[in-house]
Amino acid sequence: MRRRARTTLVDVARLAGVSAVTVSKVLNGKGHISQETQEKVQRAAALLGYVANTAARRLRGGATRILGMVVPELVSPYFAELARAAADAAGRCGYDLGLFTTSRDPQRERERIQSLLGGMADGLLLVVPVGAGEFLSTLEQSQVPIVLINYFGGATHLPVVRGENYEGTVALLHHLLALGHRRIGFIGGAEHSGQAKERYRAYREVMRAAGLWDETLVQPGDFTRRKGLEGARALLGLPSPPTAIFAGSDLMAFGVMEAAQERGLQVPADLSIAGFDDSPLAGLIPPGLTTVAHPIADIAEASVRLLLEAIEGNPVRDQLLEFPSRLVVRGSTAPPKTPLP
Amino acid sequence: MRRRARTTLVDVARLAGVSAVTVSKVLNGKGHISQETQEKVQRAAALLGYVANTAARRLRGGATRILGMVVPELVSPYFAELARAAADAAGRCGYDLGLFTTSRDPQRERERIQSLLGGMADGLLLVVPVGAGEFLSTLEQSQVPIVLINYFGGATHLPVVRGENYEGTVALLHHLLALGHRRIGFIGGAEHSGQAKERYRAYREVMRAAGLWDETLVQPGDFTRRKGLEGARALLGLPSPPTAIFAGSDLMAFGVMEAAQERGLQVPADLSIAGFDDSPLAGLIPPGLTTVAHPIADIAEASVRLLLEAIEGNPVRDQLLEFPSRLVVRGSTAPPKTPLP
DNA sequence: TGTGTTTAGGTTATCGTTTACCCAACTAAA
DNA sequence: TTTAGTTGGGTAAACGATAACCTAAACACA
Repeated sequence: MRRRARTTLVDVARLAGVSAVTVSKVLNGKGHISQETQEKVQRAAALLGYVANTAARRLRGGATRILGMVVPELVSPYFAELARAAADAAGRCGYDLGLFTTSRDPQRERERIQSLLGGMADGLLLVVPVGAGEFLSTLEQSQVPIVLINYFGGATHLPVVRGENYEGTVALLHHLLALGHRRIGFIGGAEHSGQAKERYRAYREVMRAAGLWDETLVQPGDFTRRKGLEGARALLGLPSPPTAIFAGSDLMAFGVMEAAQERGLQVPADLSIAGFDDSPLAGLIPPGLTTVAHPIADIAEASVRLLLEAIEGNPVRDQLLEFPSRLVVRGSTAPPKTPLP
Repeated sequence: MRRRARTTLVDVARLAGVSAVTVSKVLNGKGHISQETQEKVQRAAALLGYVANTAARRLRGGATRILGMVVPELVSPYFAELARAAADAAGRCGYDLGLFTTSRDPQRERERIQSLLGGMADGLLLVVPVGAGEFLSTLEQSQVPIVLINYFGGATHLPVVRGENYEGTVALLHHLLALGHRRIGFIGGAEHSGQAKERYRAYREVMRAAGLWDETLVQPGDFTRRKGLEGARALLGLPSPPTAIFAGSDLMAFGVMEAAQERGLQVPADLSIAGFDDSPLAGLIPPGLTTVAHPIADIAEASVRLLLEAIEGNPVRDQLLEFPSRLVVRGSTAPPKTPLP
């Protein structure tokens, strides 16, 4: 039951009665080949179902028309949407997108990226944690073009495309403050996420500026629904619980809703809840989640565009594209029951 | 601003003062190399940050420790979870998972799979549509091991791992019938999805057997929320609308909920709703969605296990692993208001 | 007629890694 | 002491595609 060896250029060449190089030229539209020979080769290739070997092509220095993308995970709608949008944008330009999720282990993650690098992809879209500073300087020297997405870490010459987080969070908190909330709880995002850090920074500064800072109102999180549930339980169990909770992601906000339900609290009457991401279900879950939206499609599109430009010979350095975020007010936020003091 | 060429085996060999082959042997733990030389090589490799070139390794016939996975899309929680579970399972065995989404164009899709095949992955997990029959027979002859996931099409010798759909749907419909529903609407899944076909088959047979078949109660769908909304609008606009709607996926069921809200219908009092998938939010959206669950983690785990066995030299043929589905009853289904005739 | 240019297609070398094979030296058994 | 096996390491070849180069022939133009 031996498996048939894959058809190669040589097989096609033999069938068409020409050399392998001629086949390569015909299939890539290079060099000068007569109409007649071209047709002969095309027929032979089609007959044998020839498809070029990606590894060989890449090794020789050629293009694979594959872009690699590395994301932390896929279950979060944010990354799923980002990946979908990037795959769409790449597809429109005739490229495929290969998606890899990062493992928890940063050491292994770096090896993986190194291995993807020059391994098979013509370029890389990376969603990396903030702590990757010195690693990035290694990447800068790579032969393979790279674009960083949503990177908020320190200096790098690599191009960065990201959604704005700070201003969006400020807008959201001002919305809650304007409604009359004074005790606003916060559940943070994943530890090494630059976006989570930005959201926390905005929360801390707004609350300090308003003279409402209270460290007991801050809970750690990780963007998952479970952590949202746990954080909200802790916050609602406080002697003086918050009247509003801002969760660093929609998924966590859904967890907060669950915690509210557990305690028999009405949303938004007894507790206002806000998230971040404007995931597809934010508008669907009653009473609708107030949140902040990123133009994910624009971010993905711009990243792919920048990457393709670099691949096609126009490398960009020190470029930063930041897309604005947008406050989306829905039914989960309302004035607190207890009147203002 | 020339980019530094990537470090190769030869660079490491030169630094360590040995031949390239010796370096390869040390790094792969093959052959007999003295402790002393091993350490010298390891040090040199670490110093230069050497990472093997995937393309070259693959070309020579070696393993890349990458599994390729092809899914129709990633926005649906079902595929996102499946991909996550597969990536986890692969990771535990020291493999990486590269994820590709299929384009709408079947011609291009085949070329892509062919190109992945032998291009870079040691094995392939494919979620393919039913209409791929003759294409699969081509794949059977490939050198690269392949496992099909959720394939319900015709004969193939490739191993198949899938979740059960027919019995689960039957159980769900019997639940609705037992509650007293007689007019049960159906919104189908994506056109070429084998799972969608199975669910429809079960619906048709159960309804026929119960003498309740009515073609006007069937709406086309595609697994998206939007189609669920549209299908439900059509069904609820009928002269004699259904008292329950079974949507072929949870996302579509969420769309049905939206349609119910639009018409001011209470769920489940005025309309019972059921889905399929048991997505993470099914339990979260009030009043909780009655649905059917697949053991996604088991499916992914089994697929990876089968694939790795084949990669490691124990190819399986004609194997079919089918995992049972499970009815999950939540608050969205209840007896109809109108008493039984 | 001689010179330059375009067309058509073949030859050779190369990318980086690994497998197959070889040789030399040392060790253990007969 | 001879034989057989093990250890340590090197050489050559191969995987498949392609870029650079080369050879002819055909053609245009002076």
